[in-house]
Amino acid sequence: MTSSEPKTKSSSVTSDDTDRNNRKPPSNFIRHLIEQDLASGKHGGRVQTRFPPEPNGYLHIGHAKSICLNFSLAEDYGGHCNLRFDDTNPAKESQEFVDSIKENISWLGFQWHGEVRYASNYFEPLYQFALELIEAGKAYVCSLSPHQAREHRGTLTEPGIDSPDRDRPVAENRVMFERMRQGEFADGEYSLRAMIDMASPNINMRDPVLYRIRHIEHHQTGNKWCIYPTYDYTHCISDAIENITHSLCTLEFGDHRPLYNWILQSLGLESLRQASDLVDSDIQYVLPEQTEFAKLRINYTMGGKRNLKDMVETGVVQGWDDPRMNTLAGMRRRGYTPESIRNFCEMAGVARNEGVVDISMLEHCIREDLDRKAPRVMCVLNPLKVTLADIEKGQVTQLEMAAHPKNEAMGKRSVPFTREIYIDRNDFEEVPPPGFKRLIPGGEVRLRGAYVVRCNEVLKDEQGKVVELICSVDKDTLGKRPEGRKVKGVIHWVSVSEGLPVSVRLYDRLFDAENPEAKSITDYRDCLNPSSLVELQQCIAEPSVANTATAVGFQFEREGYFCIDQADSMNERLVFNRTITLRDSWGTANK
RNA sequence: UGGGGUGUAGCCAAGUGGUAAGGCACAAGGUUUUGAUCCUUGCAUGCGUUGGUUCGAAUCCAGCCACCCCAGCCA
Repeated sequence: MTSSEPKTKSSSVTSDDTDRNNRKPPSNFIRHLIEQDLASGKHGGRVQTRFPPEPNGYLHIGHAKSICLNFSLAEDYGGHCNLRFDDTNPAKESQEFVDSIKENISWLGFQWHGEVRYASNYFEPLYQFALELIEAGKAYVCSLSPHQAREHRGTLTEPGIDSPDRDRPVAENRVMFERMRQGEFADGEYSLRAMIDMASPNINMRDPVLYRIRHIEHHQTGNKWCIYPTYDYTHCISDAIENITHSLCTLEFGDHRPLYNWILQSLGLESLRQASDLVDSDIQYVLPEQTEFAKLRINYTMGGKRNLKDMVETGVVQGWDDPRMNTLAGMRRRGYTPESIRNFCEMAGVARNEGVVDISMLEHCIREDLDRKAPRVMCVLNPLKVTLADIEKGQVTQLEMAAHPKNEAMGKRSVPFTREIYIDRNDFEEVPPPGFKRLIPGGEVRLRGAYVVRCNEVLKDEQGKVVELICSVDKDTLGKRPEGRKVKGVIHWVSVSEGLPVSVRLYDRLFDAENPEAKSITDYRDCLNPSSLVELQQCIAEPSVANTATAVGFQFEREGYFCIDQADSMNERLVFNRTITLRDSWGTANK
């Protein structure tokens, strides 16, 4: 995978940037909130956001929504967006994921503010703050095992009961917590808990665990620590340290907001300010506020990280970057452009309603972007040989064709025309259905960019399979209409001798079911689309594809948008991935 | 049956008391040497539901219904 820096955008996308700048982003409740806060001067007029992934997997399209939201908001309101790895659970995390996440964000075209942050950067201040909570009588070391703690927690409808260690004296808590850090205890033997309310109707407030013991190496801090802070404890303080103003997260964290606020208020504004990036500044220091929005869900896909991981590990797909995966790595390999994904996220919107976006919206976005950017080229997917009887053997004529029908700036290409060519088998029918306007016996069709031809003879093998067509050429139709008749059909073609043999992978949606993760489906494997990948080895492309290999993608005329698979394209043979088909009113009308 | 959320067209989504934006999808026309693109037109007498307040309600109030999330020392 080659990396693409956000700074070095190709010049061909300048018009997109203009479009982007001219387009007013759709209004949503978070923008309203920020505008209100800006108007009231709540955060000293600042907007500071952050994207806080846990490095425990690859980023997918759902993350893209959060990335676009956080980075765009910061940009639009003159603020900054940090990248912060929420790396508090080393058992599940790794450097591999850190690297891929950074790469994906850059590829999307976003630039985080300053250095990459890690929650693990704050382990020491986090520890000191825990000591403060202990001193304030707001946290205690608990000896309950995870199992016992669960029993003490109560249920959704019944209150929990206090830990026997809730009354442990402050001095003892301090010593015990220090001993936890020193590694004197085994995993799970003790934990540090906030002292809130075991009878709270909000289970997150029933003395949540702040620190747990894990004798395990961390990808950033090595073996320096054997106690690790939990998400709830870490996230709010990390936000406070980084002076985040608007801490955006998904809906399921709504129940955690009271805890987020409890921790920050318990520590106090001044104490947090002392640890924050703003400690030496006169900028007004204000506590961050959490706001929740609905996750992005798309039908015919799975969003769960667990399931994505499972697909990779059990070989359902060929890796995190399999072009059928809705990971950013997979979509990139499939041929999705950053602009199309960003536009999609904007189009789908931000709200608190848990909707499911139709995948056709995503498909629309990539078609729209590629229609503008992709040079046109011809490639025959299922070759059928055609001999043009009135063209001389061995003669090669270079026909000049536009690279793009509407954008002359994209230039021209030479397409060799010869006596023997290939057309697609689907473009010929002996017994055509009503409305068919391609080639039929005795009928005429336009060869795209070339002549009108007539099919005079159909050659078959012993099994009755059509193996070759003999056609005549109307030589007075190059660049002009035929005299006295109309020829409606236009088909694509490639020279037999000059064409380039290539492989083409036709990708389709991975699942047949609208929601592969629905409760009614016991195993997502039961609704896999058996033809999500069809590999064609016998395709023939016009030779110019070899010189244009740097293009974002190609349109194979009348077929769809394709990109070169960088991983599998050997020098002697190119492999193309189909990003998306063209819209096809003929195909859909005939189903 | 505790707590937290959400209900506007097939889907996403604006709307914040003055008479239902926009996009996707779909349908019908037009242009076209891609059955593509592009253009034009159509697509909610009604905003989960029942009442109430008001000259006026998707917007305010009350009740009801449906769906989602929470009992990790995961995030």
